[in-house]
Amino acid sequence: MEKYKALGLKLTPQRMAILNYLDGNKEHPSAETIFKALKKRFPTMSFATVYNTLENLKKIGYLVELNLDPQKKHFDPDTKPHHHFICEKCNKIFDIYHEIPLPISKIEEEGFQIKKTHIQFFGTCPKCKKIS
Amino acid sequence: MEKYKALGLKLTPQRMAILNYLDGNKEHPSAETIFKALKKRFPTMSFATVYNTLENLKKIGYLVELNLDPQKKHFDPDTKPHHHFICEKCNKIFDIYHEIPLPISKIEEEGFQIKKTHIQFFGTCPKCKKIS
DNA sequence: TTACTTGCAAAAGATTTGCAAACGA
DNA sequence: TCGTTTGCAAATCTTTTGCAAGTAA
Repeated sequence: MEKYKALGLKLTPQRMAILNYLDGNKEHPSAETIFKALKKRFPTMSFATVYNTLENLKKIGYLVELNLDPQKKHFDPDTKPHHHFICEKCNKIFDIYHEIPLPISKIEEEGFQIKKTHIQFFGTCPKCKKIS
Repeated sequence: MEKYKALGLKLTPQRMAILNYLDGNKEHPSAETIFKALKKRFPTMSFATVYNTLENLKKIGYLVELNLDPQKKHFDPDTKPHHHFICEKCNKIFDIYHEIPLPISKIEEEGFQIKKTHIQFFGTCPKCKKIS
């Protein structure tokens, strides 16, 4: 909230609702999911506001945009570096918190400057594995 | 080509043009890039055919769909496992061929079944690093 | 010949934008 | 009050789809 104000951004009920919805959320929701969830309590809430707010939150580093699903963007309020597992059966996204050593220096020797790394694991999640 | 026929798919001039365009291509083109490049030689080529063909090529394992750019899909005819570096300045996609050991077994112990992994590196490419 | 493909245009789905009215500071 | 934000609708962009006409085998 303070970060928001520090940027000269106003703290509106809609923004607080979105912040609340995302706080501690491990579901990696899409804009649509967020919109639908909040539409109930804020019947006039519009997509524009959701996208606008998500964009602002991304800018101030409050959330990360995930590019795991070719269909739509997902959002993750957990900004600590971690990786993701995408279940090809149920399409759910899971957090992978293992610290995984990567040969950054080897790649940087080739002239690349690495700011961020992200590992995508694809496969079947524990629940779907049991069912099949 | 044989794979195409083996699937009961016809080898049309459009499909051959797309196969030719992709063969050895390291540019990770998008559907639009492919379409525009081929439109010159095949003025009647349509987006539908490009998407249709890319979908077929994906199914027979001739190419891989890359999900690196939130704006659009990119396609990679190199189906050997490798990773990618995305330059945040010029947005070009580079191949990273290092074999990188990942703690698959640790994650699988948690019940996940991993079929594929892909590492995304974000940062500045050698060329853009020099300029800035 | 015949089933698969193409090309067109329209549709669909996600995201963005313009702008007047509403509102937080 | 004043500048930012909201909500609506329209616009945009990528990708998909329906279907009649065309074509590889």
